[in-house]
Amino acid sequence: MGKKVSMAVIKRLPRYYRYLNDLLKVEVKRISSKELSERMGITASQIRQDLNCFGGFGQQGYGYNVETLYNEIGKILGVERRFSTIIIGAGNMGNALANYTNFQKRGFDLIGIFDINYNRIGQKVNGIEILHTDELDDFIKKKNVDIAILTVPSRNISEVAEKVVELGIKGIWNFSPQDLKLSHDVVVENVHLSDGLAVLGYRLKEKEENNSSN
Amino acid sequence: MGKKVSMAVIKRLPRYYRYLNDLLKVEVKRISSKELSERMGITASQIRQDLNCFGGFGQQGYGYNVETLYNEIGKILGVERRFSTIIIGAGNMGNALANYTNFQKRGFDLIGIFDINYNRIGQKVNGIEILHTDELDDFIKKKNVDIAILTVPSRNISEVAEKVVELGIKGIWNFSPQDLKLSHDVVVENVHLSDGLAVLGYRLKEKEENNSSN
DNA sequence: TAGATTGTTAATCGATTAACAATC
DNA sequence: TAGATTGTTAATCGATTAACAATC
Repeated sequence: MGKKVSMAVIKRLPRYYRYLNDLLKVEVKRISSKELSERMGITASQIRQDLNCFGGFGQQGYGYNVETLYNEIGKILGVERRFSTIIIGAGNMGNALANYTNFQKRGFDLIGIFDINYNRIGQKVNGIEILHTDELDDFIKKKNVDIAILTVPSRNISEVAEKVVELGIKGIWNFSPQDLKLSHDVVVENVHLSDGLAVLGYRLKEKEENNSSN
Repeated sequence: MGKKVSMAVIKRLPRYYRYLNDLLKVEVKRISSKELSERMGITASQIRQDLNCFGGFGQQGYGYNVETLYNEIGKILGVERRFSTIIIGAGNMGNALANYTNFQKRGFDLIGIFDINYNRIGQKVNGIEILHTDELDDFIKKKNVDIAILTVPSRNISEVAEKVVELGIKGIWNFSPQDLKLSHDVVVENVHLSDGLAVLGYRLKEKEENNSSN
C-alpha cells in the first residue's frame, strides 16, 4: 500500500527499459546488477535498490532474467495500457511528434491532430487528418481522450491547456517554454527544450574556462 | 577556486531566467526571493542558496533588481557567447528544431543542416540549404562549429556522433533514444523524448490506481 | 531609524552507496 | 556443496530547508 516511490527512481525506469530492450535484441538471457551497472554507468547498488521498490525481480546467485525484467518494467510504466492521445498545434514540432513511431510502441495511440490555422485543416499527418481546434470540444467528449500533447505557441498555452483539462483530459505533455499552472488536478510533463540547450551552453562555456585556466 | 556548482542548481537556472524575463516584460523592477518563490513554487531559501553559488546579486532589505539578475543569469548561462551550431538529420525533428527561433535568442546560431538523403539536398529549411553529410568534414573544418544537434535515426547515432567529435565538435545535443558513449571528451545533453512520455504514462496510471483504491 | 530581506551557517531530509546475511 | 548475487539494512553523501545575524 502506497510505498511512495520517488521521482528519481521513476525517471530512471525508461532508461532501464531501453537497456533491457537492447539486451533482448542481442539475445542476452540473464544479467547481474553488476554487469548492468557497468553498461549503464550507475552503481549496482542503485539498480537493486531501484528495482526493489517494485518487487524482487531477481534471483540470488543468478541475477535477473532479461525478458522477465523487461516485461515487469514495461508493466510498471504502463506499456500494456493504451493511452489515446491528441496533438494540438500542427506546426513543425507537432508534425515531428505525429510522425514519431516510438509513441505507438510505448502505448500511446495518436487519434487526433488539431490546429487553429484553416490552411492546415484537412491535410493529413501520418495518416491522420488535421481538424480545427473548434472541434476539440466534440472530439474529446466523443472519443474519451487521455492525453494532449501541446505544441502551440507560448502565448496560447495556458488557454489551450485550461480548455482541454476542462474537457476531461488527464495528462498534458507540454512543449511550450511556459510553465503551466492549472486549476484542475491533471498530470503535466514539461519538455522545455531550450532549457536543455541552455544547460549544454553552460557546460560548454564552463569547460572552456576550466581548460584555459590550467 | 572551482566552487563546483551542482547540476541540480544549474538545471534550475534556465527556469529562473524565464521567470525573470516574464517579470521584465510586465515591467516589474524588483523582486524578493519570497515573492519569486511563490510564483515559481519553490522555497525562497532555495532561490537564495542557488543564486549565491554565483555571487551576491541581491541587496538586504530590498531584494533583487529584476533586470540585473536577469542579465547576470544570462551571463552565467553564456547567452552573450555565440555558439555556432549545425543540425544533422533533416527529418521532421530536424526541421522543427531548425525553425525554432528561440535558439537564436539564446546564443545558438544555426549555420548548417545536413542529411544523408539526396532528395533533401539543396532544399532550404529556415533559409539554410541542406547539405549532404559527405560535406560535413569540409564544413566543420572550415567553419569552426561548436555544437551538433543530432536528429538522425538511432541506428546511425553512434557513428555520426563519433564522426563529429573527431572533427572537433565540442557539444552534442542528442535527440536519439540511444545513449551516447564517446571516446572523446565532449559535452553531451540527451533529450530522450519518449522517456518523458513514459514517465507521464506512469504517473497517469498510478493516479488512476490511487483514485480507484479510495 | 525601523522594517525588510539578503547571505550564510546549521539542521533536516532524502537519495545514493556500502555492506552483508539470506539464499539460489 | 561452494560460489555468486540478490534483497535489505545501515552508513554516507548531497541537496533542501530553516534560522538568523548582517546590513541595506
